[in-house]
Amino acid sequence: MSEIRILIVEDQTMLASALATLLGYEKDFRIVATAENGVSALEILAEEKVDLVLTDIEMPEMDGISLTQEISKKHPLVRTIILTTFARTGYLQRAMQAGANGYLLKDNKVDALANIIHQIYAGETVVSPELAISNWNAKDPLTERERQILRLIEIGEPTARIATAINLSKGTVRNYLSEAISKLDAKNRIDAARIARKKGWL
Amino acid sequence: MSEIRILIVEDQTMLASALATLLGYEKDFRIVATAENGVSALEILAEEKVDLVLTDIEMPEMDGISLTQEISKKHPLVRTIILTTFARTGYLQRAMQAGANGYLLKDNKVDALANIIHQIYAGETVVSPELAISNWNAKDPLTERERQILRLIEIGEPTARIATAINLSKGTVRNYLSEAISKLDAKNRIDAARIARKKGWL
DNA sequence: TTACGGATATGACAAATGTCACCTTAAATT
DNA sequence: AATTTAAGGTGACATTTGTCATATCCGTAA
Repeated sequence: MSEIRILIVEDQTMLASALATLLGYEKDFRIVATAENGVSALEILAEEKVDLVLTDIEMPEMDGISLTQEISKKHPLVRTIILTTFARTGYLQRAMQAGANGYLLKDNKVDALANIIHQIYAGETVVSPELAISNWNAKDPLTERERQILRLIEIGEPTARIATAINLSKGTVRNYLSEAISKLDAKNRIDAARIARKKGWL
Repeated sequence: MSEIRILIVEDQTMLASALATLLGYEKDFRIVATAENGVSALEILAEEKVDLVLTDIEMPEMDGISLTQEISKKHPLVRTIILTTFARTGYLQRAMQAGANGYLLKDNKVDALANIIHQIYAGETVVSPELAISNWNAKDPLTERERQILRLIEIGEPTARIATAINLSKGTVRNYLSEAISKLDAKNRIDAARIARKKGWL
């Protein structure tokens, strides 16, 4: 049986190196490389043969979900496993839609990982049970515009600057915000951004 | 030479288990236990002999800085190493004041950890170089009231509710916010909360 | 005692925010 | 061709937010 060639994408160096070392002990695993964001991961994928990518979600430059999308497009044979802290339904849905083969929480022992990697390499889809349950209850009610604006709200941009940034009138931006606030049942724009973020919709 | 008895406090199970395994390979380290927050860490400290605690900062129940304070008080001989993602000067300062013997970023390879643990066990104080540099330049300009209010702003509370919550008049709350915004050179309350959070002042 | 500084409050004003009803334009649907 | 729908815009209005000058109360230093 041939070895499984694995690429680890994780911006927290300590975890990345620990995973590389520990998974490297498995006889049939070969850690090809570790990358600290999606962009460098894609560079490696273009050059090296990789069977399976283990990736975090929240990373600088390019996040794990966009990476998964790119992999589905450019390297359809490569399996992708999302490994994240966040049990957010929004993330899970987007990850699966992007073509992920597994979605695991960092809330598991490393030991469990090796087995799961084998399962997924064999063609199964694995989702952390914590998520499988609370899965299809609430889905993202926001439009792309609303999400876009909330992302700017989060970093403290006032209406006027948001309007300029995305080429809309101030009034329209306020209309979208008003909609978002009402959809999310929030107290104000800050609350709306917070709620959306917590659900994994941003 | 006797072994160094280590307690790992980290809420991200995957990293905790990985560290436990990897550090456990060192001949003179003995991983006594892993805890997932400060409270259970203190319980273990009360029962087991521990020489050194390796702790995260952001955890549920009791954070790593409060834990460090408690350890300094109740177990003054135990060394404490903070291990965190955040290169925030505010965290560093508070950690050192709480009596930490080391402050490391999760941005290092695991290999480096073993050496540093030896150094710290030998009595040295170790701070990640990334932090040592940009250290004493900016210190928290906020008053306790301002911090308190910014923490409520973060979760989307409007002025009126904040005023009720902390027994001040609406006007006073707005005055404190105005002060905070100006001190932090922020665009508005959201921006102020964001900046303060990023610096580790909340 | 008096003076000073800190914490809190008030009022006034401008600017930003939240809500709503209604308008325009350009697809997409029938 | 007529109609619906989606995306964006406008104007009006009430509320909230941000700024500032000024005031009160209290404890402490001179």
